[in-house]
Amino acid sequence: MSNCHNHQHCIDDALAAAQLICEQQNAKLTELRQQILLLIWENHKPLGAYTLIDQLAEKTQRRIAPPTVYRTLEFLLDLGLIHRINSLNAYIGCTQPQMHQTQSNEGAPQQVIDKHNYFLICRKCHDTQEILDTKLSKKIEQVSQVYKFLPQEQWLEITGLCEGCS
Amino acid sequence: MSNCHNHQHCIDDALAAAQLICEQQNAKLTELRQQILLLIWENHKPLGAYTLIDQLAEKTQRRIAPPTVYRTLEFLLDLGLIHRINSLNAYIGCTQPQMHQTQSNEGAPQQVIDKHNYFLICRKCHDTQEILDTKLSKKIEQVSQVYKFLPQEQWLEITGLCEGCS
DNA sequence: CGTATTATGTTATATCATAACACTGTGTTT
DNA sequence: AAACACAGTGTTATGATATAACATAATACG
Repeated sequence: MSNCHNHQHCIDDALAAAQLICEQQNAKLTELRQQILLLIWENHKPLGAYTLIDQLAEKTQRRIAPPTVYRTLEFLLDLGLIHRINSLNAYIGCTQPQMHQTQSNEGAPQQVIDKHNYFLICRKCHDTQEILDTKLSKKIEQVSQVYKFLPQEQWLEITGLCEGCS
Repeated sequence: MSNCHNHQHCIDDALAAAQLICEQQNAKLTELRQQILLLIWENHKPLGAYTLIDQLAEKTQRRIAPPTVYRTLEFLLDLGLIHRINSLNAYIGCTQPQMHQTQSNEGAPQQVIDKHNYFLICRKCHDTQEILDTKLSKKIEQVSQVYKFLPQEQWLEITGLCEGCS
């Protein structure tokens, strides 16, 4: 939340972006999927799957089972609308979903996309900030090349103290 | 294993380094801890906690319970002798444990060390290569500074295809 | 020796995730 | 409209990973 002054604005933007991307990708943003994405954005920090179930139950009086959330999360992950924070087993909204899309070039040989998940995670307040830094990406790509490695997905998770907490 | 021609040599080195570091840190490398570390190095790829239990049971006819492995893993992690691969819930030997130690300067204010865990993980053969690259570390540090973030531990996990598999 | 401390054992349970199969709704073909 | 295919969701059961809490054993140390 630290650098998101108008929080409602974040949420609205995120949902609008999701709408758009779903249309582009010919995917359906069903009510459930919207609800989950909304919850993730409302919390604005990494959220576990079971927390999502609980919060959804509170909000809508219906409790979905684990496979249902996980399917929904997978859908959102695939579209690049959320990220998984591996060190927390948790999920967070993606601030730049456009950047994380799979460019499916119709019939072209299924291009494997190198997804980036770079985060600064505060141990105290749990504020989690997505890093978007082209030079860093380039550097990592370079290093991969040195090792003759073909990257398909990357996670960089830095835990520590954010500005406010240090 | 790709770039470890003499595998036995790796193992011996790792155990010797462990001995040394334990002495330096005034920590006890008990039989159990040695056995677990040895198993990790013999496999030479990321290993889950329960796999370790199974393998240890096969080798020594005694089956330790989960809390016991996890405690042992924690010990080895703290000393920087192994790393955790978050995207796999698995553990792997550290190739440069000297680099990953906490410098406890006797009485000095407990210095928080910024541990690095950088890996290239092949999706096909599961060969997992530790990256040691000062420039990359510096770059990541720089980026953290831009965000006014104080890093305490970092994980970079790149999945994809290694040289042999691509 | 007795006591404190560290290491390990034991039991139970929390937490995270998926397999397998059933049902429902929507759009399409005929 | 009936028949069908398919995507989305529901349901039950279970697998996989990890930890809490307390008991016992081994070791260090005054």
